[in-house]
Amino acid sequence: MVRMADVAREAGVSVMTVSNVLNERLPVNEPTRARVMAAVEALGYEVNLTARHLRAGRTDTVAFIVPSFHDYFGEVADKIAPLVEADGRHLVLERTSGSPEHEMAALSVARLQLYDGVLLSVAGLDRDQLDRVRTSKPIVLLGERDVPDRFDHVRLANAEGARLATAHMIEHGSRRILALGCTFDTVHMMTSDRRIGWERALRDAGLDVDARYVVPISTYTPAAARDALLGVIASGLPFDGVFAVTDVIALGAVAALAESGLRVPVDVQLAGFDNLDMASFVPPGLTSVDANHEGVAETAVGLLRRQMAGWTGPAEHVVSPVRLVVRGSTRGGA
Amino acid sequence: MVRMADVAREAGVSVMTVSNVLNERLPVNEPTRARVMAAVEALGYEVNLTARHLRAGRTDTVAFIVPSFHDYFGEVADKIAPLVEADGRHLVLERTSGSPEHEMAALSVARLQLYDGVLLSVAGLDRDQLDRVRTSKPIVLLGERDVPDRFDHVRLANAEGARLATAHMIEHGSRRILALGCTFDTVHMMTSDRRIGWERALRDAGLDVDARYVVPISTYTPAAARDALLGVIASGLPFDGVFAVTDVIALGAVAALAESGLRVPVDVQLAGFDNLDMASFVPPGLTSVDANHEGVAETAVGLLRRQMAGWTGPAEHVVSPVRLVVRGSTRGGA
DNA sequence: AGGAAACATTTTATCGATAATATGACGGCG
DNA sequence: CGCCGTCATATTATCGATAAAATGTTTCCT
Repeated sequence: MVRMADVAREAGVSVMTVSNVLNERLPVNEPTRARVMAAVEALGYEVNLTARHLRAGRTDTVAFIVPSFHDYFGEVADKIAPLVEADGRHLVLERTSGSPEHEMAALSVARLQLYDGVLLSVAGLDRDQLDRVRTSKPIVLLGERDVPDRFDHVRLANAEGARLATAHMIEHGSRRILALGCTFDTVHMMTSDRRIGWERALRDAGLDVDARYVVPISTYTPAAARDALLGVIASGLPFDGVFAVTDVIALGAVAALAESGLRVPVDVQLAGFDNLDMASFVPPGLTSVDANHEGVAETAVGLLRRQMAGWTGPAEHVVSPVRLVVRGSTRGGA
Repeated sequence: MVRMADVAREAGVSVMTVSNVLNERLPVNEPTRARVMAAVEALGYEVNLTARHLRAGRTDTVAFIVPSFHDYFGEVADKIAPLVEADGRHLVLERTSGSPEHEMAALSVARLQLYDGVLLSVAGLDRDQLDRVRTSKPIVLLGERDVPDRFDHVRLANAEGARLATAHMIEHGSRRILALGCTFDTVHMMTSDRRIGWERALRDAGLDVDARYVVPISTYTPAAARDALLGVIASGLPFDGVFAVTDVIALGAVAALAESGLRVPVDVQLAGFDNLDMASFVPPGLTSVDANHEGVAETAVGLLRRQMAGWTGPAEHVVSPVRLVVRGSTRGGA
């Protein structure tokens, strides 16, 4: 391992001069600078980031902590990365599996030290647990759960998105619309907020809200969604529309409908949420609530940047607006 | 910031005793141990991982460096994470955008210091560039490019997978099969290796290899794939099968075929590569070459683990076997 | 009872950098 | 010609932990 001291010896200067050359902190005379650079080249020296971090208290790294690496979070992470890199910092992803323990561990003093700032996609922690986190590290929370006021937070207009999607299907003739993957939870979370929007659309149209049309699923995978919807079909419960709580769930629904010989959108209209990349490509094109990943990424990184720059004003709670992207899976589409 | 020294003072012992209690390195008498633990609790002490890293030379962290966070790499990362965590280490993901510069930077001395080991999914670097990397850090390379012998490397049986998929479509009646997203590159890379398998299947069946049936695409996105295939259709080039170089490409193909009124698998059979989660759910079910993500993850982590344990024997070059998963997009399927 | 072995705890040195301060050389000015 | 300010570089202290060696205490055996 080549250390700064080795470079200093080779160049016949002190360690601080090497440091000053490399970090451009104090000015260094050109001939000296050149000698140092030559020594750096000759020895192939590179700074020890750990030592720098320990001394300087800065890592130039931001962490994005997600429940899982794929689908939604992978897409958002790809939007966040360039924004973080634009400030000359690195982005790393860590995974929690969505478990409260892992999320809490990620927010532990020990782990937070490793980063200049943290973006956390909250899936498992509730408001009370988050309130126990005491830290002055820049942190921005993302996700649909309730969080303490003192944290910057970015969430989506869940109910409004669900309402838009459901109202759109009603407008085009659906009368019995499933809320696939939704729940009746009372705390704020994605699955219940979106159910509320679904209810609102039904009520606005003067339709009944029937609890049997809220179909929970065991895990948030297409496979579980497919099974759940096949169960509904087998039960004989009549329906002519499906609002899927996410596009991943909608993908399972697409499969179940296709297997059952139900035509989309003729027999059943289908809409999802998130507008993942795949939504445009799964035939006949998946109508979906666009959550504006890019905008969410910009907002979240902006808030984090503000904190890292030393801002200490009140936290902000942003609700990112949504819009409906109509495609072939509903009758308003092409 | 609470330091070990604060805990030591609180407990009336030396710093080393605190360290010994927390790391269980040297034995500590029970009463002392209890006092230390009480002080740790009282002050809410947590170790400074950076200081530990600097001194102990170990981070307990493994990095998986990928071209992008979504689709294939997200899915593989989710398989790798539990394996790394099983050894008590953390996994972090970093992104290179597939550019050689970023990949080289990730392999720089400075960045490698941050991890106990690195899994790198090579997309941009060629053999010569990789050969310039000089390090003793545990590194395992993944991906379909050629790499220097001295690196552990896991790749897929690309040609064989493509051959299986193509042969399967031939067996079920296709005679003019596009190689969508393939290339005629001469160096080993995914797009050319898979083209070779496609060619082999055609030759084995006594069919012509027509260069017009190899359709390159500008970027590896479904959108570009869709456009490319629409272009082929517009050109009037007759075809009755599509081998898509990846499932992501196949998804674009599905969209293009649906838009053009071509029925899958009646008019055109379609097969992809990677067997992503979505493959089972995109109607009519996507026939795909299963690359055994789980197995690749296990092999790669196994090799890395071996290196981290001190192994210095010759590097291993594993070609992970593949198998064809037949679904509704080809005529052998359900 | 004397001495060595066994054990618990502390001391010292170090990982590799950077912030803050000190030193020394040189030029300008009265 | 001598004093002082300016600029370049060097010294010192420190970030927070751990490895290795040193110290001190107890135990046990003959």
